[in-house]
Amino acid sequence: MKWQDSSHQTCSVARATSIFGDKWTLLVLRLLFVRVYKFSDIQQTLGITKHRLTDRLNRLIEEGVVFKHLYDEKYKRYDYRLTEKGTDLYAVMIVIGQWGDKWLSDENGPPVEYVHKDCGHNAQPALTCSCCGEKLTPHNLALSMGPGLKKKIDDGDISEQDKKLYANAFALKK
Amino acid sequence: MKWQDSSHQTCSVARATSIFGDKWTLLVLRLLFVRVYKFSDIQQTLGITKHRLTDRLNRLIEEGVVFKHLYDEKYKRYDYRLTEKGTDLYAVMIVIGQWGDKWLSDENGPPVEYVHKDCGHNAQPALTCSCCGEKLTPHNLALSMGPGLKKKIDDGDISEQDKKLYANAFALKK
DNA sequence: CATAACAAGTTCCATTTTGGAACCTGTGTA
DNA sequence: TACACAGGTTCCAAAATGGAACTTGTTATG
Repeated sequence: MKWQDSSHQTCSVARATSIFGDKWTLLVLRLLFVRVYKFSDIQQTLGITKHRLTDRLNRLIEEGVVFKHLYDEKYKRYDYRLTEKGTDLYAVMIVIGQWGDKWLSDENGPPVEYVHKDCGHNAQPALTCSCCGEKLTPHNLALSMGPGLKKKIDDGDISEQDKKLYANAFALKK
Repeated sequence: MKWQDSSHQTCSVARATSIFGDKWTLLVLRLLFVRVYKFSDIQQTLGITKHRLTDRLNRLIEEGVVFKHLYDEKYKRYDYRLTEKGTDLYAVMIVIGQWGDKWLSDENGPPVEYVHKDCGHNAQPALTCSCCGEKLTPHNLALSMGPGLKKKIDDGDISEQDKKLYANAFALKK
């Protein structure tokens, strides 16, 4: 079976990975976060071919994650910047980086550390409940049916397989 | 240039995406989080070919993210479970799912919602500072040099390009 | 005892995606 | 006029992927 168009997927993770679930896209986005905006800089930093980079950037533009930005009036040259949708991937970057820091660092420790400028402290970014501020784990966070899924079920617009899958996901205990 | 071996990358995001930065791996991991453990169930749910799935699961086992678990003594059958390293990808899943919920949902809204069992409320998982609990954004979180990078620089074990890149990343203001 | 069913793969080959190198285009500078 | 630079595009070979058929080990069924 072939890779599906994101809009046909029910699962948000599947939809999201259809945008950045490949070898390069997340790495490109990471560079945009650290202000490496220019085509040639991205290309050289990553060692990606021009062809591939053009491809990926165009996909990101199509998806509204990135936009072209005129950085040189005289030469009419454009670089690539994150839209609000793209900037909102910040948490994804941090969380992936953190996992890598923890589990993939060599004996010398992680390459970077995080500082929260407002409180001035070295911070471990953590996923917490917006309501009570407690740390979230697979054991204390549950999924429940959202309106998008409810609609699909009401309309019969969902496979038996997906139905079972979500029933399973919602039933998770402990 | 070809895809690099994770251990040769300085950046934790690059190391991490060398493990799950492809079409399928994150989707496989997501199923493991919702307790779809069996080879055949994963295969059918995702529509991935057996060949590919075998490949991905073996990679995940090699990387210590997943392990084989005997679920049927009689038939000597194994399924796949998350190790601690794999379970630690929970925040990654949630954050990606959340981004998809926000930006890729259709007009009917997100497929799922989140409930924090301890406080009983519908929760928006958020990335916060472990120290003061404030929400983290690209504007209030800074990167600083970690021991892994310091060692590499001291040893001269880093390219000029990476050096510039990190200098740039650390200099980010506002 | 033969046969079928099931889970978990493996093998083979055609298709698709990617990498690498060379070429193209528009603009300004020497 | 020639050259440099940024940002591509074109072309082809190499690598990754998909699809279908086959394999293996085990138990259930007639």
